[in-house]
Order: sequence, then C-alpha cells, then structure tokens
Amino acid sequence: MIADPAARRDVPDATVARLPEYLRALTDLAGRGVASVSSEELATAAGVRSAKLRKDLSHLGSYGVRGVGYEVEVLAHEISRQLGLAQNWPVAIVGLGYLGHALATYSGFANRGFHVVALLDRDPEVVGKEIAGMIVGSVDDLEQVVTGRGVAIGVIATPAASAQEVCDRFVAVGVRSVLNFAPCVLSVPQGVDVRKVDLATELQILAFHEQRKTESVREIRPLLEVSP
Amino acid sequence: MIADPAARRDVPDATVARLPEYLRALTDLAGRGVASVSSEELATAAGVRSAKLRKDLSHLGSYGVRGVGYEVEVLAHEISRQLGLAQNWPVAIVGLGYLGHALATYSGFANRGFHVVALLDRDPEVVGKEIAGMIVGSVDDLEQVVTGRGVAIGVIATPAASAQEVCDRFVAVGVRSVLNFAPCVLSVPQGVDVRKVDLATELQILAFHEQRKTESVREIRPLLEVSP
DNA sequence: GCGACTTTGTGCACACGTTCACAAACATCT
DNA sequence: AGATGTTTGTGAACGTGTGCACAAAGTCGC
Repeated sequence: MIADPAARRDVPDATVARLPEYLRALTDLAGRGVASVSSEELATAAGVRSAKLRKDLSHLGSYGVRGVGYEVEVLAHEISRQLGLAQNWPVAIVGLGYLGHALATYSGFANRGFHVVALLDRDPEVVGKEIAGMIVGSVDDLEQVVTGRGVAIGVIATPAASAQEVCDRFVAVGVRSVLNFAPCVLSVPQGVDVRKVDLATELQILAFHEQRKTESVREIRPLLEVSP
Repeated sequence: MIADPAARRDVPDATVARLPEYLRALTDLAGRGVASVSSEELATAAGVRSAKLRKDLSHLGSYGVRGVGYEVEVLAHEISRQLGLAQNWPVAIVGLGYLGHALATYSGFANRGFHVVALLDRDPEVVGKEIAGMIVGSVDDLEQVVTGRGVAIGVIATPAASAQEVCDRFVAVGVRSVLNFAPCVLSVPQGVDVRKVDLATELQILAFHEQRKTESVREIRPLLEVSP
C-alpha cells in the first residue's frame, strides 16, 4: 500500500456507472490508432459533457496533462484497473433460453475481463447441449460448480419464478455479485450486490416519454389545422 | 381536458424509472388475488422504501386512502395509463442475433402494452425465417415497414458498426424513441429519446464493487490470521 | 357520534449529482 | 526566458433526488 497515489475510495456511484462507457470509447480510439485525446473529444465519443468527464476522471486521480489531454492507452489502462478488469472474473450463467444464449455467446464479455466458466439450466432437454463451446450443466450442480470454478459473479437469466431460488443458492456458496435479468425483485443479505436489467422496463420508460410527445402534438395540432 | 385531476407534467425522471417496477409488483399482487395494499407492503414488493414509494405516487395524483392503503386494480390501471401502456405501441426490432431473438420471443412485451410488428435483419440467411410467429424482413425495407405499420419504438440489436445507420434511418422516418442494445453511443437530433442497455456495462459495474469487497477482505485478513 | 388507531401525502432538511467558470499547469513559439 | 495559447482539475453554485417526521384524513369499535 505504498505506491498508490490514487484516491481509491469515494468514487461516486454515478461516476462508476459511466466508467465502462469511457473505457469503451477509449478502446475505440486506441483501435483507430489515436494516441491522445482532449476531454472534449472523449466526452463527445462517450455522449457526455466535457466538464462531467473531467470531474469523473478526477475521482480516479490525475491522469491528464494540462494543455495537452489524456494519453489513450494510459487512461484506458487506469480505468480498466479501477473497474477491476485486470483480473479475469469467472462468471456463471443460469438459464439458457434465448437471453441466456445471447449472454453466453456475447463476445463483449471475453475481451473485457470476464470469463464465462459455467452454463447451467434446469431443463433436461437443454442440459448437455453445447453452447458457445461449452457444455450446459444441470442447475442441480450449481453449488459444486460455483465453488469448484471460483465463480465470483452470477448471472440469472431464468424465468421470474426460479430467480429467487437460484439467487439464494448463489449467495449461500459465497457469490456476492448478481446480475438479474428476471423481472422480479431479489432479496439478498447485506454485502451482496444485485443489478437488475429488465427489457420491458426500458420500453415502458420510453413509452412514457413517447406518450408525452404525442400528447404535445395533439395539443398543438388544432392550432396547425387552422391552415390546412 | 376537463376531467383530469392529475398533475400530468413534472413527473421526475427518477420516479418514471421506478413506475414499471411498481406496476409489476401490483400485477403480481393482483394475480394472487390481493385487492388492497399499504405503501409499506407495496414498497417491499418493489424493493424500495415506503416513503419513496408514496412520494413517487404523489406525483401521479392521489390514489390512496389514508388509513387503508391503495386499491391494487385502481393503482395498477392508473400507472399503466400514465406510462402510456393503455395504447399498444408498435415496436420494430432490427438485428436478430441471439439477443434480437430473445427480445422477439420475450412474452413480457405483449402483455404490457407493446406489440412487436416487425423483425428486420441484414443477413440473407436470416431474412425469411420465422421467429416468434413472424417472418423476418430485410432491413432494406425498414422505411417502408416503419411507415406502413406505424412503428413508434425502434429496438436496435445489431452489432455496434451498424447501429448508427439503423438509428439514422429510424429517425428519418419519424421514430422518436429508440432502445439501443449495441455497445456504442448513438447521436440523434433533439426530440428523439435513446435508452441504452449494455450487458457488459452492468457486469463492469458489478466488477468494480466486487473488487472493492475483495480488497477489504485482503486488508482485514491479516487481523484474522492471528488466530488460526 | 366520538375517540383510538392506521396510513397517506407532504413540507423540510439533507445528500448527491451536475454545470459553470476559472486558476493552475503544461506546451509552443519567438 | 517570457509571452501566448491550450486544456486540465476543481471550488462554488445550482438542481435533483432521498429520507424523516408529522399533520391530515380516513376506518373501526363502541
């Protein structure tokens, strides 16, 4: 703990949520051979304002050079490290419907510090099948697989009815990070993080705003219809 | 615009983002025959605190009865209406890899005010196949399909490289709500809403917290190892 | 009808997040 | 070396979201 100048603790949640996007933008730039970026350019690539980007990065430490900008490689490496992508997190996916299938074959994981080490399903029809170069195991072996392969992150892509049970079993064998795609609330003890992704939720939020827009049009239209 | 007591405008974004979860919890309760809930019970079911729930609901109007609680059916209907789920939004999905497949077959859409009216892909191998009872069309016909079937919400499940092009074409024919699953930033004109869902992002956020937890353990362990 | 009890709706204080605006720190050119 | 120009890092102001605590408004029992 000697050579660590960074602030370490106290990175705001809102900032953490944006770091992956910054990292993606930086990886893009690096791929196109760009060596250096200003906060303005990087912010545009990440879809935020430059002031926000700079404040976010300031929480990680001081990796830019005034009057110049940021070295793409250096900053990407630093964000990677802070996000914990230096290590290769072993991930288990439970539930191999189309969504689980999509997650298992998603290449975005492998090259970003994640390694899918287990696919589990309940359905005997699915167990034994090969998906993305792996054999699907039975969910009955969850405990053995998680402990045996050191799974750190559990992904739940089952129907809502099974989600809590799978979650409980994950937690019971020491998993403290869960990504939940089932449309239900998971209750977990303190110290366990659950992030939820619900496809229907996102559509509903869009629908809310879409409706407001259509209503506005309906309110304006009478004014327009005076001149047909 | 006479019989509308609700506040209508000024529903905070944070509240809108939670309404779908409340609606889901209410639908659950209704399915189990529950007729009335207190804010405390509903909050637990939705994974929030009761004070937050009540404040959220207060933005929609006053649909509870003091001393009693909320009527499940009434509140569910009201939230549905506010979210704009009374109408049936026509949705088009572009890109039918595993993720697009998962979205197309996801039953959570149909019974929540959304209707998938078009599936489009670029790959001639995929075009013409039947998925979830629909024939996959060619992305070349995007404009015709969107205008012809009145698509209001566009879902992009293509690789990142094609996402911006598909988005531009959506916007050009009047789509103002886009759900983007491609790992890239989409630039759109003012008035168009884009929501982004990135599977890798969620995992990275989990990894960040997981790393912090493991670091804490490493700092504490020496103290524990004194007594083996 | 009235008191006791329950639960909502909300004013207020606080915490968190965002934006502005600028001094500090570097590069470059003369 | 000094003047000029550029871009970062950050204090300070502002806005949004959260949690507390309680008055208001209802039910229920007698």
